[in-house]
Amino acid sequence: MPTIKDVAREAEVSIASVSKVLNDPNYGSVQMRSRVMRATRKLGYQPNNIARSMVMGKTKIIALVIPDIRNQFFTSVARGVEDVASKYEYRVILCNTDEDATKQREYIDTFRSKIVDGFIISVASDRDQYLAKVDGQTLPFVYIDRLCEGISADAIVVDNQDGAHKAVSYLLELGHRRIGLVAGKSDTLTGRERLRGYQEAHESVGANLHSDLMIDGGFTIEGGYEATKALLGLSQPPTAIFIANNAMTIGCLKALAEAKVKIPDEISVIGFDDSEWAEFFSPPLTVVRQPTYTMGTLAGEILFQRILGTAPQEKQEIVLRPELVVRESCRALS
Amino acid sequence: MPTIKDVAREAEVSIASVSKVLNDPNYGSVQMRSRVMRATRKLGYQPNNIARSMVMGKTKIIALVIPDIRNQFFTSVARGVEDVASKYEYRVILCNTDEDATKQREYIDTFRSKIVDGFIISVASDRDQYLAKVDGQTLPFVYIDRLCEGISADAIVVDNQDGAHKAVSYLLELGHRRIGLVAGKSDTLTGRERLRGYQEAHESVGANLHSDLMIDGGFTIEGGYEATKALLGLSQPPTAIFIANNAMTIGCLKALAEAKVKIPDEISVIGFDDSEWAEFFSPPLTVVRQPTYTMGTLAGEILFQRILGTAPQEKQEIVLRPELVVRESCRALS
DNA sequence: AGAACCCAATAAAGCGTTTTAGTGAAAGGG
DNA sequence: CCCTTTCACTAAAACGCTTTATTGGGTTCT
Repeated sequence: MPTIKDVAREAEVSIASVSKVLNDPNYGSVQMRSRVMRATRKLGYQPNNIARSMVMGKTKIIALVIPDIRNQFFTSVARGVEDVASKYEYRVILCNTDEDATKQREYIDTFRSKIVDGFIISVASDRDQYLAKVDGQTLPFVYIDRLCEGISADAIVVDNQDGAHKAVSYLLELGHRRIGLVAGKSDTLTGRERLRGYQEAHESVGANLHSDLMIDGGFTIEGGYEATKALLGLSQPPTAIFIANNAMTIGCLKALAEAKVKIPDEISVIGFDDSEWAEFFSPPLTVVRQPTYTMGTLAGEILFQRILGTAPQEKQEIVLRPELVVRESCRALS
Repeated sequence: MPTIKDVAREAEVSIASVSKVLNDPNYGSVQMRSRVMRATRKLGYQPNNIARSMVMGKTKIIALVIPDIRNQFFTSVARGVEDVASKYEYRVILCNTDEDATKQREYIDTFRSKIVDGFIISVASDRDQYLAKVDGQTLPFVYIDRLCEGISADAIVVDNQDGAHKAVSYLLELGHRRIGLVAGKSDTLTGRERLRGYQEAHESVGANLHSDLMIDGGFTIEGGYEATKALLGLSQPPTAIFIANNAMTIGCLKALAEAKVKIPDEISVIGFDDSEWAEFFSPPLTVVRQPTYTMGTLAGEILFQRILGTAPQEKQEIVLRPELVVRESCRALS
């Protein structure tokens, strides 16, 4: 691989001149510019970005830390992040934590070693305070979807309580009084907020809460599957189920299919998070939709404001509103 | 951020000693080791990986270049790649090309600037020969799923022709003679091989091919949707459809739902690529399954063989066999 | 004509590591 | 007792760039 030195020799100019010309098309005399350009082309020279990063103190790379890219919520977010990163000529490193605080720590450590200019994170657990190690001034980061309450940073979140409230209120309006909840991880704010929305929807219409109807599915497919089986096995099973994320919805649907419970005739179902197939599933699934791609782009934009230093001093928290998409998986109880 | 210099001063040793101790726990005297370790902890020192990369000539980063992470096939592959990268203490940069050769070129250019130690690529189009620019010796890469025939490198592929053959043969055995094909991009080997499998299955039982039944869906959701609508609008519509990838399957299913065509009673459907929801879709979808996650891990392992120099001289091509998963979306024609 | 500028071009410093070559002291060998 | 090894440790070079300070020649101004 040719270096800038080789180009300088070939063009018979100094190293400094090559650098200047390459970074500023208007630098120097016409002859020198053309000599440098010709040499660059001839040698197929490509500047070494590592060397450049070292002197500039920027790598033009950011990281995205999420539980699992296979969760469609996060793949959509990731795509949004990558798109704005591309716009700024940045690349993005993908980090799957599998909800594991240890893996998350490892990733954070590598970031502290100057490998990225900033990162976007959906925390595995808000009980882990390791994030405090990164000084937000030096290495900016922004929360997406889930955050650590003690550690301040910009955040893009969804009003989870509102989303859950909308879903459960809808079910209550349809006359359901035994509504199962396949809940999310209780060590995430997201999980707790959706639980809170479920409870508060009941309270606001004076409906009773049954603790046996609320089961933690841990935000995973398997968890959703097991929780649904448990719900179905109850002596008095629910007439409707609200599932707190899309991974668990898949598990839930699988359990319902296995048990041959018909939707919506025998049970009504609402999932949190839309997906491409929900629309033409039979029956089409009623869901709470989050603006996933937009969350990714917004998080990206804010992060770049921080990186480029154009962000205001105080941290911003953007709260997006989820939307209830009514399709055909719920029926009124007569 | 403290540098190695600060640690050296704090520990009252030389810079070189700090470096040695940090990279070799057995170096030097016990006193010096403990002095260095204490200073490191006290200052919260984290080595600067950029500086290290510069001298070592390795960044410990690889890239994954794919059309779109939102395609479940690629999200599963990506997860496999990330998992083996983690094992080797590498990070992975995610690059979406949107099937766009220009975007792909931009990514390749940034790789040539030493930012990654190697990459895994599913080419956007095999008509683009830009890949030839990266000298496989200097910057190793491995193909996944799709490759450029002119440019040699390790490859992990699926026997696409065989997969398509299995699906279409099954349909033919069930008595179908008008089988629609929602085909993939003709400028990818993958797309052409699946088409070839479709044709060859017909030929092997002496069935006629109807050119009006083969429509290019470009591997996208919209393409699949449009192709299916076109198929349905034929004066003599097909009794079965074989769809050459999962994105197009979603579009196809959407078109069928809109047209209220019942599966499998009015039309039989087989998709290429399994997905989490296919199993409990109603009806459960018969599909050709590819070992996506495994493809990712294999590609990763081979790439690391190259990076670490443990790979054999000659390029390896691993061909995996897809599998027909029969569920309930096809019926026999009486 | 001399002072004051401006512009092209460059030498050299610096970014934070690893590594090579080397120093000095202690240990081992004849 | 001198010569050779071994060991702990270090100074300095190198990695490939960007940038700062500087030189030297040509203009412009007074």
